[in-house]
Amino acid sequence: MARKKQYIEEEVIAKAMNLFWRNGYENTSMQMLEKEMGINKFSIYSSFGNKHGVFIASLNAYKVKINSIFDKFKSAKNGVADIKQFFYDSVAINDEPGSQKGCLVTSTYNEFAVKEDEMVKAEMNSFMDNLKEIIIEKLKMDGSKDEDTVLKQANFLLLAKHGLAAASRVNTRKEMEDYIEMTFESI
Amino acid sequence: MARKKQYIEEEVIAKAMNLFWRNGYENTSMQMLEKEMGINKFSIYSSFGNKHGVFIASLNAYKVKINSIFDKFKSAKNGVADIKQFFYDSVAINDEPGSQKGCLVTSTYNEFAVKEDEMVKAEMNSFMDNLKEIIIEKLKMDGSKDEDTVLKQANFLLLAKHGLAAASRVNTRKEMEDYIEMTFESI
DNA sequence: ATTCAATCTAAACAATCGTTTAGTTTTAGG
DNA sequence: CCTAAAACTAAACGATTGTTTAGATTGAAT
Repeated sequence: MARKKQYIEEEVIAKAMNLFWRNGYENTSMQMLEKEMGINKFSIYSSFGNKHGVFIASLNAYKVKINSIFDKFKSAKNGVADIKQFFYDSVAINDEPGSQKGCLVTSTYNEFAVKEDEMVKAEMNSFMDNLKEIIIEKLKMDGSKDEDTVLKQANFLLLAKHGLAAASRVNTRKEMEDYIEMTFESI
Repeated sequence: MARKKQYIEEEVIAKAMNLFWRNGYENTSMQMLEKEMGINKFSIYSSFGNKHGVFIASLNAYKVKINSIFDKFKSAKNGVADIKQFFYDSVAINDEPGSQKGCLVTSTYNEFAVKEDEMVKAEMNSFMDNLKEIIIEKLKMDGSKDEDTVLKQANFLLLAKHGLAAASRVNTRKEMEDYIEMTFESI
């Protein structure tokens, strides 16, 4: 009936994701996206609607990317040790070839904190809430902890994870790992 | 000989600082600065050169603003307790009237991590290095700690402070304080 | 082979970015 | 009071933002 697309949406979104991951939303322009994705603006708009659509698709691609770590974390059964392993896995991503520094979710969470974009905010909040629930679940595996302690420790770890992701943009792997070790000394 | 300035540079920079503190560098436009500072673009440029100049002046104003906390921290003589107090003082700033969320230095550190602006980067690095030295000094007051432990703990605390500042944009005061308490349990 | 809708290229859109400039108003010194 | 230099207003600058559109090209179905 008509011409075929000369690109695969998953492939070009993976490249867009890397750009957003490195530069954030506002500091990534359509011109940069055009160059990095390797397709024309028209194609970007016909596939994803607008810049915001490209970003949402990139966030989803990022979630898929980190899904293996997340699944491993969810299905683990050792309690606190699983959380620690999750932290290690999270910083290890940054050293994979082609990876950017930091965490797209955390960066987005920070960048959109002062914006009025309920869609992105809701997405980030659900992600954080989900992570918190898993952490609570693992903490409870140790038994012998009262509810207050569990919640306090969960908040602590969630914030530590947040800080770890933010700092991983500028700190070294070694510093990250030292940080993780000391974080879990108080759990 | 000529007309007098109808504004005080310190006053308008204080307003610019609040804007950068809230929105970051790129997400603050000259138009926003014009409105917030209450003076014309011409006046902004004649006083501070360009947008970058306004930002540098804002960073300096921020340093002055947090100087009282910093001086108190430097001159304290109790060791680890001083660091903890410094953390508490740092989060307390955010609840002062007219204050913005988070920390301008940390936000700037993160935003400029992927930029090529050696001037701002050098300024941020010197700030962080300075903070680290003070932390090391306080840690050594306790005596009985070997050099390696001190450095490891200093890195941990610096990263914790970084994370605390990043998270304070989206977390509550209570969560911050719980986090501080647990952070110092492992020191 | 012809048709026609989908995909491409490339140019242009209005709006905004940071910056400059021309022209008016103010004000202290001679 | 007049002069001249500094500070003001407001408009415009070229470049870039995100977005749209006109026209050429492609390719499966008739």
